[in-house]
Amino acid sequence: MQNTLSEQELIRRESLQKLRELNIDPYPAALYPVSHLAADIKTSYEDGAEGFEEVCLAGRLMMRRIMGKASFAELLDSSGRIQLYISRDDISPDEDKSLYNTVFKKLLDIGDFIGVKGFVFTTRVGETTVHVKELTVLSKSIKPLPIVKTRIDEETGQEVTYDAFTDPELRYRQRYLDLVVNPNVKQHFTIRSQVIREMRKFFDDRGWMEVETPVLQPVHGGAAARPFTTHHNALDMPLFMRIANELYLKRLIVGGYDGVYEIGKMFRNEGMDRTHNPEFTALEIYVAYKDYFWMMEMVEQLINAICRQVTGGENIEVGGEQISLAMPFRRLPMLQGIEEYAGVNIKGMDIEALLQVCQDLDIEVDPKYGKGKLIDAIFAAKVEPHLLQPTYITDYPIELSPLAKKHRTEEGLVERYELFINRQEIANAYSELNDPIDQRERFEDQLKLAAEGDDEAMAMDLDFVRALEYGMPPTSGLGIGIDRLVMLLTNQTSIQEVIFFPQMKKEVRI
RNA sequence: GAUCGCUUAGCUCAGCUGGUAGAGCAACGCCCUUUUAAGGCGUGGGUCCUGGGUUCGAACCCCAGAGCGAUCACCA
Repeated sequence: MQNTLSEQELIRRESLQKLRELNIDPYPAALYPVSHLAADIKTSYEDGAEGFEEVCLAGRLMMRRIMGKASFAELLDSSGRIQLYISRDDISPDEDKSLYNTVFKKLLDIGDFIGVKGFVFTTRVGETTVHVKELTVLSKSIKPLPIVKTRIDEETGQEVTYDAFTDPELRYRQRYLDLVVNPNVKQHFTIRSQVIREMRKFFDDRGWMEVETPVLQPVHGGAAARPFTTHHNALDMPLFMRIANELYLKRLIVGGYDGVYEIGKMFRNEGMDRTHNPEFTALEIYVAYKDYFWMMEMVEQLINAICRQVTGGENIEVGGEQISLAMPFRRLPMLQGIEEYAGVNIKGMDIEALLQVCQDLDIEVDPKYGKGKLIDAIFAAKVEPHLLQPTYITDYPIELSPLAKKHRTEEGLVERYELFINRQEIANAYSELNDPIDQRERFEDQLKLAAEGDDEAMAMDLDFVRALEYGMPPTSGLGIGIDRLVMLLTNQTSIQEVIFFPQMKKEVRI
């Protein structure tokens, strides 16, 4: 807390005290019987309509226009703003006019929560308005809100915003203010919620079960990333915050479930930027007796359904470009993509040849890279930038995919795809590796990489191998980054815009 | 992690070659019963991000640091 209060904060504290002196509790305990939301009144009220003779609303007082014995004000509730008409003799019908003259005009401030009862009418100017008969203080605000005003420009018809609250640091650190003051921000989070709801419905309708698996794991596996580490005191053992939940979900398939999915937080101790937050939300789903071709059809149905639910159509606009999410999505094997966009056929090349290709194409790589990472580097540099429209990139190098099944016909590749939309990876799926001996060898290869200094290599998970030894049916698995999908559907370029409280450095002084 | 940029009133921002800080909105006071970023008149409000330095004098120049943003690298 700052030890010096601003003039405005001092004034609000004085107002708080004066309310108490008038026997008005600025923080009353009793429930307030809200009957209507601002948005519902604005959409359904017409002049003379029935059912609006007595309404009761609550929210923040956002603006006052005082004109002597009558005033207009704006109330902001969870649905939006509505205008209030408050006249002195209506809310203070007796001799004592202090509720209007003192409480409303002097002691209330922008940001205070109030409750109003009254009837709805339309003003001369055509604004749907609540004529207030009763005013109640519900909660006093003692810190001034940023004031954002908007006006419709008469010439252009465009909405003009004044004093917008735009500083990203303040918006993210004090998201509550961002939400109060910038109405569009709520829209991103509404869509986020819809996306997740639609996803659950899609899976539940097909009979797959939502499950929960450990966030604290003794062995971190299922992805290539650096974990957060922690320590359990009673067990005196190190634990890792999960970077993925893949290996636990597959254990459940071993246990006999046909389909399991989890939507939850993953944690990766890596860099942060406009597409990375240390904790992010992922969907993972595993379905028995399926393969990655089946999973391509499932994913395009899922994404298409979510898009239609959220936007009402199959097309989205991202950064000024049109993207069609109509089915089916294009399928492009990775090596074929490299041939198409980089003009090189790298099939069967060894490390030397791949290094030469990188040099020829002016792609910077670490000389310690193995085959897989070299191919990935070429792909990222030459193919990814072209993947605006939804595209399944299929058949990845085996070195990059220690949990995916070997390709049924192609040597050195696995049955894996990544779905790219707007040049970003949105989904990642395999025909899951269920051969326990192959899996053990793949882990051993990862251990070698770790020994060579790859700090993202996977650790051996002996219990997972043991589970596979008991037998896992052929299974297809999928992961989708929810935050990225929401960014796509809300046309946002920063992950911070779709996460309520993005990670930030410690605030120096509050 | 690297490079560049930003940080001034509650909010959005001015502030010239260094001369002792300003506007609009918000706040406070007065006027005003259907207004529309209401209007009119008046008043107050500042750790100029922090810490050093140069100078008679620093919001401004120099050094160090912090936070945020953009680009790049790694990753979803």
